[in-house]
Amino acid sequence: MKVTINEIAKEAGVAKSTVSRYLNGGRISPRTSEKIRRVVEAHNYEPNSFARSLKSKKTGFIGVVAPALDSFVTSKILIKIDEELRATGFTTLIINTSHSIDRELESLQNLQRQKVDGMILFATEITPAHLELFSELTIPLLVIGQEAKRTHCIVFDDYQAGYEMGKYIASAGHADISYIGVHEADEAVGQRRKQGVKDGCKDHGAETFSFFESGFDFNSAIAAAGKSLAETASTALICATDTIALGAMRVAREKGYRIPEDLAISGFGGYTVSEMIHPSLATIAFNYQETGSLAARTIEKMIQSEPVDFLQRPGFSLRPGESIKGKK
Amino acid sequence: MKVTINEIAKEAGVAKSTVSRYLNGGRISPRTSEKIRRVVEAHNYEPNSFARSLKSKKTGFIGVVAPALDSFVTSKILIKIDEELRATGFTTLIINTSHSIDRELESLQNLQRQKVDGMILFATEITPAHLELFSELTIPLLVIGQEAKRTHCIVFDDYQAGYEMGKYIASAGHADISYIGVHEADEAVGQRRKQGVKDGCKDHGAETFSFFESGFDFNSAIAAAGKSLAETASTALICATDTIALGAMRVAREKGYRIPEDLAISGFGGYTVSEMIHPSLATIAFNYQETGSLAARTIEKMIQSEPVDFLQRPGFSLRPGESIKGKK
DNA sequence: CTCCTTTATGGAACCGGTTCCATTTTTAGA
DNA sequence: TCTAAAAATGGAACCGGTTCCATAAAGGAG
Repeated sequence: MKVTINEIAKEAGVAKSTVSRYLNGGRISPRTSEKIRRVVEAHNYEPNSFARSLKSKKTGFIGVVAPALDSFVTSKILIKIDEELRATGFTTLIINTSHSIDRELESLQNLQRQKVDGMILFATEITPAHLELFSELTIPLLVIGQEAKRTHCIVFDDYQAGYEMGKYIASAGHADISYIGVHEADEAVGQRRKQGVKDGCKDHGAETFSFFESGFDFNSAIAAAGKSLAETASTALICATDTIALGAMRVAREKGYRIPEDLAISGFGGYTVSEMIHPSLATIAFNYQETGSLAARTIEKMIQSEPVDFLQRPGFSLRPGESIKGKK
Repeated sequence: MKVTINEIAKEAGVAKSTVSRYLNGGRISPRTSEKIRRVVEAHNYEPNSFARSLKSKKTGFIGVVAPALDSFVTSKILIKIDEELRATGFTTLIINTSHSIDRELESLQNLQRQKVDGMILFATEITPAHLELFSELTIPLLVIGQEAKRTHCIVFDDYQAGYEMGKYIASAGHADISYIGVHEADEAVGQRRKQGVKDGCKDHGAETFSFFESGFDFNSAIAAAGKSLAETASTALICATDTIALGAMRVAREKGYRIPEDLAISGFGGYTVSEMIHPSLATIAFNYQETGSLAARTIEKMIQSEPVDFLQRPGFSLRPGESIKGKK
C-alpha cells in the first residue's frame, strides 16, 4: 500500500536508481533483476504515479471534452476511445461541459494546465474563440465532429450521408420533401448535411425541397415538424437527427398521418432505439466504433509526433426502416 | 505555462513557502499577499497538481466505476455526480468496465493504487469477491444500485417502486398479470423489484401473477415477452426496465395486440425516450438528479470522515403513459 | 593475464510543491 | 518605552520517483 521505491531498493539491497531502471526497462543484469522482481512482487509494489509524472513530465492522461454524456453518439464514440486508450496505458479524463461553450473553452485550458498528454474535443460549433485558443495550445488536440482549419479533425462525411438519404427518399418516389434541420452555426449538421440532402433530393427527381429549422431537442422538433406539415404538402420528412425524427413522428401521428403510408420519415444517427420502436426508423448509422478507435490511434500518433492527416472521415451506412415505403 | 512556485517567489521577493501559504490560505500580511497576487496573476500561474499531490497525499480525484456509459440511468446519475464534485474542486475519474465483473474488481484496486480520495461503484451484482475486496479497501467507497453489508450504499427503493407499479396495474382492473423480470443475481431488480410488483398486484385484486425471465437487452426481452403472450392470458405485462418494455411492445404488436386496448405494458426507469414514442410508456421514474447529488455529497462526507448512514434511498415517481388504460 | 571497452550499479541532484521549525517582525499590554 | 506574546516569513527537509554522471564490474581482444 504505502511501500516506496526506497524500501524496495533497501530490501533488495540495491540503489533506488537501479530499481527505477528495472521498472522502466533499463539495462539490468539478470541477477539483480531477479532480486528486485522478488521484492516487488512480494510487496505488490506500484510506483506512485504522481511522483513519476512530476519528474518525467508525462502524465498518461488524455482529456476528452464532451458537451454531454447522455448523448447516444457521444457515448458510443467515447466508450471506444476509452477502451483503446486504456489498452495502451493511457487514462481518459472525461470532462462534461453540459453544452456550455464557456465551460468547453475553460476545460481545454484546464486540461492544458493539468498537463495532460493530449486532448480530444467533441465539437458542436467552432467559434472564433475556439480558433484563437487552438492556436495557443501546446498540447496535441484532436477535434471530433466539426472541421477547423490547421487542426486535426475527425468528421463524418455529412454531405455524402445527406446525399445518400436524399437520393434514397427521392428515389422512393417522393417529389415534395421537407427537411427538418438545425441552425447553421453547426457547420457539419446545419450546413453540410443539409446541402447533401438537398442535392441528393434534387438530383433524383424531387421537385420541391422545403427547409424548417429545429433545435436538437424533442420539443423544438415537434414545433418544426408541425410547421412543415401545416405549410407544405410534403410526403416525406427528412430529419437531421433521430431525436428530431421521433418528434416528427409524434406530431404526424397526432395530426392523423399514417407512417409510412401518408408520410415517410427518416433520421440521422442510427440510435439503438430507432430500431426498437414501431415503425422502426430509417436512418443513417455512422460508424461510431471506427470513429472511436480512429480517434484513439490518432491522438496517440500526435503525442508521438508522428504525422497524421488533418482531416479523417469514418464511414456510415444507410439503415432502412419501416418509416419509409417505396412508392413506385 | 511552465512557471513554477520558485519563479513566483523570486519575482515577488519572498520565500516559496510564503507563496505556498498564500495559495493555501495561510496567514499572510496584506502587503505580501498583494505582492504575490500581482505576480501570480501576471503569469497566470497554476500550481503543478502532481507536485502538490505528491506531498499532500491528496489527489482531488474521485474514481467512478460504471458497467456502461451508454446506459440511460448511469449517464443521468453520472452527470450529476460529476457536476457536483467539480463544483467542490474534485475531478471525477470515470472508469467503464463494459459489464465485466473482473474489470470492475480490477478497477477498484487500480483506483486504490492511484490513490484517489474516494470511489463510487455503480453495482449490478455483489459477489463474494466484491465483499472480500470491499473489506480490504482503505479508501472510502460508496456503492450505488445494490445493497451490501457494512458498506455505504445508495439504493433505489425497488420493493416500494415495484409495489406501486403492481398496485397501479392491478387497480386498473387487470386480473391476470405477467412480470418480465431479470435474474435474481441482481438483488435489487431481480429480487426486490419483483417481489414488490408481486405483492402490489396481489394486494390489489390480481388473481394470477406469472413470471418470465429476461436479460436487460432488447432481444432477450422479445423472447421472454413472446413466451408470456404464448403461455398466459395476461392482459398486462409489467416489465423490469423500459428497454424490456420496448421489446414487449414490439412482440405484442407483431402478434396483433393493440396497446393498450388488448394489452397494457409498463416499464421501470423513466427513460427519456419512453415519453417520445407512441404509445408512450407508463413507467417508474427514479430521481436520478437527487441520486447523483446525494452520491456526491455522501462521498465528500466520507472523505472528511463525517458520519453517514450506511443505506440511503432516493425517491421515485410513477409516470403514467398511453400504454395503460384504466379498465374499470 | 593485462588493458581497454562495455555494461551495471550507486550516488546525488532534481521535479515543484508542502510543511515543520527557527527567526524576525508586529502588535499589544504594562 | 520596554517586554512578552502573536503573527509573518524564511530556510530546509521531504514527498517518491527519474536521470545524469562517476565508478565498479564484466567481457573481449591482444
